[in-house]
Amino acid sequence: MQEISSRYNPKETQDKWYKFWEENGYFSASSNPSKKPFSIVIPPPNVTGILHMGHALNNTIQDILIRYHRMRGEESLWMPGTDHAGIATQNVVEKSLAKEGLKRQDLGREKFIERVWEWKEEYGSTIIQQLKKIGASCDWERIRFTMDEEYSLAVKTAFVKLWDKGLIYKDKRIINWCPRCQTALSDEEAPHRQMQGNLYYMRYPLKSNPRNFVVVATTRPETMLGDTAVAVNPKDKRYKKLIGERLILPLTGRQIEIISDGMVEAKFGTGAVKVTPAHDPNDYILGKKHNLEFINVMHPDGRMNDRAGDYAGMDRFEARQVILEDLKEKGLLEKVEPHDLSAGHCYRCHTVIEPYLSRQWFVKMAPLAKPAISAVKSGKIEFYPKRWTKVYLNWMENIQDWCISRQIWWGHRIPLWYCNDCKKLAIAALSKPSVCGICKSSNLKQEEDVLDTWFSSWLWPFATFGWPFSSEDAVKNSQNKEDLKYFYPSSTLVTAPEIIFFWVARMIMAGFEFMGDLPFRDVYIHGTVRDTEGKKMSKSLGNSIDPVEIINEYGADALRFSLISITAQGQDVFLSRERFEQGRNFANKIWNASRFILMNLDPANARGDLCVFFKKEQLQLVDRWILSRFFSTLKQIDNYLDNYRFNEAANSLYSFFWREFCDWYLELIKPDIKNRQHQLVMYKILEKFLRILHPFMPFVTEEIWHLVCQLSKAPAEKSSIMTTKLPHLQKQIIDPDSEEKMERVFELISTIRNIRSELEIPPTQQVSATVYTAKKESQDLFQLNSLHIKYLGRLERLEFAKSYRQSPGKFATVFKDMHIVIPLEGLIDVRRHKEKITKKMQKTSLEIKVKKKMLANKSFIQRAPEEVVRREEEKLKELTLNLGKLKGVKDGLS
RNA sequence: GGGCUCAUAGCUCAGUUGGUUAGAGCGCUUCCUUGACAUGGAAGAGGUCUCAGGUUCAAGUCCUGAUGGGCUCACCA
Repeated sequence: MQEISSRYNPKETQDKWYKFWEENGYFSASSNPSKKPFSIVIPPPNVTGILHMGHALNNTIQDILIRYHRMRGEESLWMPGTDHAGIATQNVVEKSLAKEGLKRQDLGREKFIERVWEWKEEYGSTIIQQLKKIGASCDWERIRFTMDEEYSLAVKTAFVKLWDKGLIYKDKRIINWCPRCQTALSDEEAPHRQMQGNLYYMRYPLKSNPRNFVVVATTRPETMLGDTAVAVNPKDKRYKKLIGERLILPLTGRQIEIISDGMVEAKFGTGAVKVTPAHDPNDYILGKKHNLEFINVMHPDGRMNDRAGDYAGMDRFEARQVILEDLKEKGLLEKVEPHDLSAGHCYRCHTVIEPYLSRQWFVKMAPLAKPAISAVKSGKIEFYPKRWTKVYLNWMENIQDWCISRQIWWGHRIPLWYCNDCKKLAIAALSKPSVCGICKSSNLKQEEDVLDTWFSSWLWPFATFGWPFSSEDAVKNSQNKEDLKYFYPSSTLVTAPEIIFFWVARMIMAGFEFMGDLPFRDVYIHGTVRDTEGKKMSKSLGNSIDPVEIINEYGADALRFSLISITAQGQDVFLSRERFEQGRNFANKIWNASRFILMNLDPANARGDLCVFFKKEQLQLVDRWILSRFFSTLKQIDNYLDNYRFNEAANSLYSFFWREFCDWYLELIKPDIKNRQHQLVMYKILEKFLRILHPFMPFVTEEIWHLVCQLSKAPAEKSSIMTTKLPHLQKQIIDPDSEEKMERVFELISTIRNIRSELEIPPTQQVSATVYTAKKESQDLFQLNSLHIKYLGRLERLEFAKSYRQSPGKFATVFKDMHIVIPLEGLIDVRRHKEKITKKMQKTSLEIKVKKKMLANKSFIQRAPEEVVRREEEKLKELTLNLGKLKGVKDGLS
């Protein structure tokens, strides 16, 4: 037999097996009516993406589900792809251009887009390669990109359909504007963040009496240049008389009016608020309501414009400082107070958002939200953990119209055409119309803006299948249609909480709108990966652990297993490097246990059907026990995975294999390892365990699978563990009686080991022991298993007797209803031993007291289930017996 | 301000519907290199389950409140 290393070396196996799987087409899936479908669409990572722990967790979960269902015999499709990530990608490419001293405008739109494509070709597959490293079994032949030609058609189609329904409109309003990226953003793309700022109290002189003024408080003094009113609450007595009066706006000399509106909070600041309708969403509302002028004082890049007078050309924050100085100089700055505020930040470049008045395209969301709300309310779509349902519904029920136009170049250009001649109409069409519908002019121009990236991602669950099937290839179309019909709706969506609004909610809306059906049934939201201090792992914080590094150092299986074993119920995951040792050690343990089995297994014994072989009483207790434990575990795994309880599944696999199979079973059978029964059982357990573990640790299981098959010469299984089925759950083998009995044997062994340890008996020294028990059943059990007890307890003799009689000089202890006596004349520290016994007696007495009290309670007897009462009674009996025995032992010592 | 979430061993966390002795990994102590594995084995120490009430025969688990973290949404300038 070939030498097998005593250490599992993941580096030697990972790439080899991944290639093997891919080349054999084990990942591919297509509609197959004879099987049940199972499908997942990957949350497409950005093309600019580099694998981080969040991806590793997200994709490990998906891979476990996919591999598990695949091995359950379901036609399992994991649809992969990447997202063109408009702003993010454009930013990356602009940065690389900047190194050449170029701006995108220097290249022009077309050339720039070409550059982005080039960039994508060169770097865009980095994350895909990394996904392969963690073992992701996606159907790579289907890989999609949200800017693919086919996919673009889906985007345009969706737009035109919404347009035709009247759900798309243009409006001039305050939107979130990123002055750095110079584009509009949706509300979701401009998350609010707490900031330390100031509240500046500024004096606005009254026109009627410039020595008097109204003081307004603001966090953004620079916007004062665009003020067109000051508003107060109509009920505010301080200002009642001043309503309708005019103020002189400092630094500009412009006159503005004092208006009143219920929106103004009298309690905040001074109760008088400056109104800047072009630079604040609330002020915008006031402006509309009171017919105020809208003065935009900023350029799109955040510099002040000509309307800002002397401050024109300054950056908004620079202008703030200068304005404050000027006001101060004029005695118009009353005071400055520290004030915490929250402001929107660009989710791509983190620049402070400017609420900015501009004309943008919007989607009316209320009609789309309707079916998406009821699908979740009715339970057709379920969130795991449940609590996200509320988050989702809350957002959905208060949904705002979606700003979908972006002033960037990289993305799906909005499929709208304007007539340069009559300028009357915008036409939405999949391709350029030949003439204007009104004036018949052919002088048409396409909208410059592109669509929000998420306007393409929300179509992902069906657009990836080729929807709307307008390809010229009829065969391809019909295959696509069939696949979509078969795999849609997908089974489970696995994603992170921060993406619920961006993507999950919108996919649900798009699913109903364009497919007339939900896009997926279950949504599993996993936690955020954090460092041990609770900070979110991110490159910018420098606290991230690179998954690829972990794969190199510990192995992909270790990465997967360690991640999954701490992913409880969608709780956040706190990670430190050491955490991956657990996974590495586990892989190594499996490796060595397999090695041990291979070294000791006679291949002839590996053949045979367990079911046929297993006739109830034929097998020894140990074998019945381990088989029962295996199938109990298997049953649990099914249950755990069906409920997305990944950590519990991982942990029960771990403890079954390590604690029960290795520490107990293999140790127990060592002296009798050539026994035919043991041989078959240990082989079968290993072989079955590998299969159930495979979804979690695909590489090490595949590697061992081949070693095992080689030895057992089972040719049918020679191909790949991936193509096998999960072990069939044989419920009749689950045997609580064996489990309970074996448990008692273990307890006895542990007690003996404990005694040895207490007495500091060297492991090499054999001793003899006598177990006194009045119960015949117990005696039989231990007698039957005395070989095991002797072996693991390192006993040369094990004897049984009925009634215990103290004999000085022997060590005695009480275990359950028994005495265990080890003769060790002269070696016992009587005093210490006595102390131990006393301590034990105290504990027992206390327990007895509690139980007695409990059983004396009439309500307990009346109301608790009979079974519980009986159990307590028995327990009390045992404890009392125990106490008596302990006392006997103690007395015998003196 | 609303909502969600967490508080359990030295650390990081499990603990499904309330019911024997509250678990794991890491860390710690003692012992062991015995032919699967020291990335290992055996034994052990360590917890008033944040606090205060309540429901119940019975609460780590359910309810209310408090305290302290975290997340998220929101138009107090």
